[in-house]
Amino acid sequence: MASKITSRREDYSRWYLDVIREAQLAENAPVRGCMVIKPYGYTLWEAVQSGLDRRFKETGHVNAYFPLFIPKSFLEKEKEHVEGFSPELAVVTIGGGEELAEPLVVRPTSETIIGYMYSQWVQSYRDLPILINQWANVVRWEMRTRPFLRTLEFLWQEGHTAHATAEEALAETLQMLDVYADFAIRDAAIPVIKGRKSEREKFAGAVDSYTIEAMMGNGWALQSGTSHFLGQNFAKAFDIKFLDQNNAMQHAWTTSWGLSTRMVGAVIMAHGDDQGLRLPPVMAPIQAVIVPIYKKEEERAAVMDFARAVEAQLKAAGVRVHFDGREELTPGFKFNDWEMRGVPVRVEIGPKDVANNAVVLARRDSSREIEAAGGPKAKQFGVPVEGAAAAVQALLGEIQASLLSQATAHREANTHRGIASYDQFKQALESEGGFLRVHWAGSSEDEDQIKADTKATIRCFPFDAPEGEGVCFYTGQRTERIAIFARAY
RNA sequence: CGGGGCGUAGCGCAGGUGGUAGCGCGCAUGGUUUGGGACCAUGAGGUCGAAGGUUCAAGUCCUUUCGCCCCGACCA
Repeated sequence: MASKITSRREDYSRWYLDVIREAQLAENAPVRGCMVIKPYGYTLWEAVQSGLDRRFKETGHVNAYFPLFIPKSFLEKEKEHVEGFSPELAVVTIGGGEELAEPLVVRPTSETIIGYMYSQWVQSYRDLPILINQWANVVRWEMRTRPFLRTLEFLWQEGHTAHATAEEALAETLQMLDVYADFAIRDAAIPVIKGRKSEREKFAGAVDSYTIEAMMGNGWALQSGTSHFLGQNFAKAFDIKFLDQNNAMQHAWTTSWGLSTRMVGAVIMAHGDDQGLRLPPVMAPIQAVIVPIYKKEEERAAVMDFARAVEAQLKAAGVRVHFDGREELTPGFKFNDWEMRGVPVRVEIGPKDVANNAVVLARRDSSREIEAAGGPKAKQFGVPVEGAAAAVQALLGEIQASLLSQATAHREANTHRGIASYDQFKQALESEGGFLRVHWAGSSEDEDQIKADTKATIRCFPFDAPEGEGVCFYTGQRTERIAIFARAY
């Protein structure tokens, strides 16, 4: 019974690919760098969508849809934007067999076409703010791809707002960062650090970019969502102008913010273990799986009836439950199968349980080893059937909290502080990896040099920085600024 | 775009010196099994990535070509 999943220690990158395959989340498509998201993986994406969409609407946003094709000239109107995106554009030059008068780019992001439309929609301060989100696919012709983390085509949402004042646009930018962080922490159980991007890492065309950064199982960082304050850059490029209360013509202030299918990759890498996926109950497509167990044919009917009644009880209580009635597989196989696929709670029901009028509950976030080390009980035997749904719900809540605290503990254990020199920095990165939380007074060129030397980049300048003044490990200057460096996907 | 590797059954692979294609898993059927990845029997499944060439004969040798994977540079 050799594992079908490479251990994380042996090869993290292969582990990631193995988990995606074995959990049936996605497969490579015939086209390089593209993936097919399979139903189980897509259901996870739907959990991202519903978790975010609810929050967007609660904060006053509405959904709309803008086209896939953008006139090439649009991309060229904002200088930094075109420089940032032109190397990775897919361009359509032929349509219906005819050469096009103007090539169309497949959107890499929609600031330009939405900016164009906003310019037509905005005349007065009374037309603002515009608070629109769209769920869409985008294409960026990346050199190197990985399922969910970086694919040529990916799914995301992109919010685009326009405001009358800088203050309001900035407040919107930060509000949406909070929305992302709230989703990541409460739904995905991934602790994230909110912060501002460095000049080098910010979005092409933004004044400032803000990010939520998460730590993956191997200590690398993953930018999991970004919110951009675009200032008046795009408003000027696309002529989004309005008359204010004093009859003066003003350019609008815009924002954009996006979160993609990459979040599914974040869930895999933040929580997964050597057995496979571990899904946070809030997002799990299946929260509890029922595995009926019987030896003899005489036992079968009794076990099935009992198990179906438990299924009905869980369903009625609002638990997303799946009944694994596959006849051709043994219970042992099913246990492993559902563990690989990350189902938080397994309900085992056999003849002994029927006799006791009870069920067995197994939790995915524990194991015999973890239990032996003082962790939660991996399996609870003899849970009375009358209270099964309540017991499962309580367990789901515990698992949600436990995944978040495990991920937080992992991040803290792999965050290095008090680094005083570049040598120490390099040594910490080499031996331990993880986040390097340092005082930073360097320039963009210094950042480039560090990236060239170590592959580590500034993930963000965290908002929450209680350290106070200290000495920059690189320049030796005194500074209050804290930067988090890490290797990143 | 640089550096490696690989294209043979659904998947993973084997097929010295050329001789008409095989193994494991999976799949189908039947039977025995089922509380931590069951077993037996029978069976189905192949234009060997593509195109040219050498040869009586090519998975194997030669040429060309297409594609994919992994590691870098680039990026959400």
